[in-house]
Amino acid sequence: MSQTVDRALSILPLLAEGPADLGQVATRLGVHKSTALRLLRTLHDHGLVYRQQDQRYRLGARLFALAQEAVENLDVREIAHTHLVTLNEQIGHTVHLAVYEESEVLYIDKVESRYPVRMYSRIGKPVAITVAAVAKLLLADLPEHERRAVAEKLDYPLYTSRSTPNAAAFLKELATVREQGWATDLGGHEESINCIGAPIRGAAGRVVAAMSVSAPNVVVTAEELLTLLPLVRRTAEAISREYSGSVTPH
Amino acid sequence: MSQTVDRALSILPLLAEGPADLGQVATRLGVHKSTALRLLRTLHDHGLVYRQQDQRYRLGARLFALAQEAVENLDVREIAHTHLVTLNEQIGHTVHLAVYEESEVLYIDKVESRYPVRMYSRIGKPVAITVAAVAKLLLADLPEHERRAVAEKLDYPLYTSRSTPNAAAFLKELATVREQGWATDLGGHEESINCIGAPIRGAAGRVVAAMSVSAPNVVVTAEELLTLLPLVRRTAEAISREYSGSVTPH
DNA sequence: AGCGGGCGTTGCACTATCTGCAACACTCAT
DNA sequence: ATGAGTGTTGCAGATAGTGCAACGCCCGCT
Repeated sequence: MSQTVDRALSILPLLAEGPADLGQVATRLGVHKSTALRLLRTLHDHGLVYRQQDQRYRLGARLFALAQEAVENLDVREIAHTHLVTLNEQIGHTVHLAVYEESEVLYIDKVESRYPVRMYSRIGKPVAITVAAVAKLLLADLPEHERRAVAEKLDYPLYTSRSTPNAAAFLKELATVREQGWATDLGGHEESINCIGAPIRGAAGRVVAAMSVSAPNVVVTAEELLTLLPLVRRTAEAISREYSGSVTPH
Repeated sequence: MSQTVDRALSILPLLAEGPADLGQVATRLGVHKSTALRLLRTLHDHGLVYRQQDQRYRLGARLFALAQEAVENLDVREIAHTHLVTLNEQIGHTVHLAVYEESEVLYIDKVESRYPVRMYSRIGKPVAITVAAVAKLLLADLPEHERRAVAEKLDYPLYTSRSTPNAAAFLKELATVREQGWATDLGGHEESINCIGAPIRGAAGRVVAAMSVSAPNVVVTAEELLTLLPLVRRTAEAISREYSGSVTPH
């Protein structure tokens, strides 16, 4: 692995916490100021880092543009989008699409609820992996040893009293999800919000993405939400069919 | 500037165009395969690059997370958001917030129209700088020589017959915008879409961001849209006041 | 089966490239 | 004015990155 590049890239998460000046960057990297300066300059030339008026460094614009182009190149997303919009038009609630990548689950698309209540989630944001319905679906399909390895490594924050408390409970839940082919999150992340989700499968039958519908208690009860399950599953299957049949070489 | 880091970072835009394998990356960088491999590995370790099943490399997940955190650290955005939502509730059309950074204008927030017609724009996406109302507002406030320099460097794509055709026309338009304190884009980007925008100013009176309201012809005519101008300007001023008064050291 | 091309990977010797230092420039605050 | 704090530059030394060549592997071809 390349030391110089390694150091340079370590600057990015550091700046993600907030702006920092040259000295701070150098100290946190454990290198001399002049070294940090050169690295920052290089990052700057590539637009990944921006220097504000007070001379402090911040993450830069091209980072957005890159993340942007990256998300647009995901073909599942492209195929799924119209289906998600259609579903949203039918049921009105927030619809999410997520993928698994390197021990993280992240939203790659979202269609907002038509009800005034909005959820705090954003495309690109890592998902609450131990409780979200989409996370359960994606992890449930991993090969057993990998699933175990990931489950052991995770933290299990108690967002609410119904959050998944530990690895054992999580693995049990994943087994259920794997079995039944759908998943829920009933107030496990936010007390008053329930989700139901279904997997999207590629040609080989592997789960390549997952979608979910979320709604707050005040709009529909968990039971009412569950009645939408067949519709959600049908949508997921429609996306799966289109994705599997797609000509895109993979 | 650091050569190694420079090379590594050059890989990112390259991958933004689409997945590529080791050989392609090496060729386009003009380095030996083994060198490209090490760079890619380093990028991979930092999550900026992801290796898909077919071994090809793609932009990775952490890129989203970084862009995400970066955008959340922009305090204008945080302050503006509730105002934008309120405005959207009053008038229903799409509301955008944008900033200027290193010769680019980019959207940092967006509230979707309540009408079925959606616009193609995304947070993080660079704006059509020669025509967008927000771009005019942000550029109009640059010091004269910089404004000139930027205007000369730009391309002037003719999206429609009403697009800004060249630097001279653009500079003239900027002068008008600067004078009147608001801006429009009447079908300059997409034939059927009009926008009106207003500047958001910091404590020193400099324009730090710009907001706009966009609506398609089929919903409201340009004249009708212009009647909303006072409301938009009041919103921008409210944001400016809150931003200027904010305790955040800048 | 056997063969050959394509691609990713590894170890190594060489030196180009990065590093830390120390001195300098600049801006503020006292 | 003076000094502390911060960012910047040039340079000599040596670390760390480079290209090479050889290897292993997978696939398709005959």
